[in-house]
Amino acid sequence: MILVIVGPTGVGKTKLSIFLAEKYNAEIISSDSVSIYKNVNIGSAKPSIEETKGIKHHFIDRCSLNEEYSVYNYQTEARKVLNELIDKKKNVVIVGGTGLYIKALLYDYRFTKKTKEDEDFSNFSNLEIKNKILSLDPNNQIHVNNRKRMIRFLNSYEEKDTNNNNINTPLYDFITIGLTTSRDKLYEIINTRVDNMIDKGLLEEASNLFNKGYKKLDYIIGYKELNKYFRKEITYKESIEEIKKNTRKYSKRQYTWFNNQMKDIKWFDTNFIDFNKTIKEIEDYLVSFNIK
RNA sequence: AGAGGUGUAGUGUAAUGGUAACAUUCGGGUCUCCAAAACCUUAGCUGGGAGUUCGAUCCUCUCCACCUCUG
Repeated sequence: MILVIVGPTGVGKTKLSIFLAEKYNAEIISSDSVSIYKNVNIGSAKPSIEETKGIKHHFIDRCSLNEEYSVYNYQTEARKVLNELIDKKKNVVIVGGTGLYIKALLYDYRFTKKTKEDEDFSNFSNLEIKNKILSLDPNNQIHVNNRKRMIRFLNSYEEKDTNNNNINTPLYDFITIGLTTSRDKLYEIINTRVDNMIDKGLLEEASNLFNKGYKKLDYIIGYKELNKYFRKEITYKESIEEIKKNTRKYSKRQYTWFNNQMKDIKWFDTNFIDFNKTIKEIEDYLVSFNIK
């Protein structure tokens, strides 16, 4: 049995996944592009050792912050782990907020294999790059301003898999559960969660990592804003507000992804006062699939 | 209470006696490897009233709100 748990940040996915993994004697595969890195513990809201209740968690602390790790690596490794667990007839709970990682793992999503060095486009304007693309692919839809995507396209064009039209075809049998809540409630939770992270020592954690100079941190919410504070670009208070704001925006994008890129999600409202009620609803739902 | 100043989008700021702008927030969206990323996009404003004027956000008066100083 493969159970997939999705939803925006802060709704209680981790808690639910551990409960269900314990109940169904499953191992957990995390689909989170940040907690896959070591040392970003508080800011990525990783479960503590006590919280994991001894359940095997894959892809948490998988690599170090100076390693390059992409969705392609994740897809390769996570499928391997997943296949092994299936062979062992082990139940699996896949949980995470990174939609692309989940989709790449479970659907027929194909990435191109790198065979040559990346070309340098720094001397080209966005429009010039776009025109290059159009000469190869007249119907290309990548927006002119999306330089990163355009360059990525050109650097992978030759190896492109032309049969890659199956990104919505699932490769496994799985049940997808979404946890959600009202927008207002979610924003409230995000705001207090950031404050809690600070209480738990996020500032110190971020400061230690900042001093080691990991570039990756400038891409991670909670660290990139504090880095700006450490560089004296903004005040401490401003950095906290930015963390909250960026987390809210992130959660919004997660909704967009899960609503539009993944089908067949059964959504449940999180009951924050009595989480057991949420769990009960989900258990009842799973019974309808003969999962007990 | 008196004197002065300021009122433009949720916020921060432009501009003009003739179609009110930029950033940002909010909302919506895109997605084949930095995805907690990158990018796109809808909407929204001249404090209220009166006057001058063909036409006022701009000039005048008044009310209201806020700020500073004096008491």
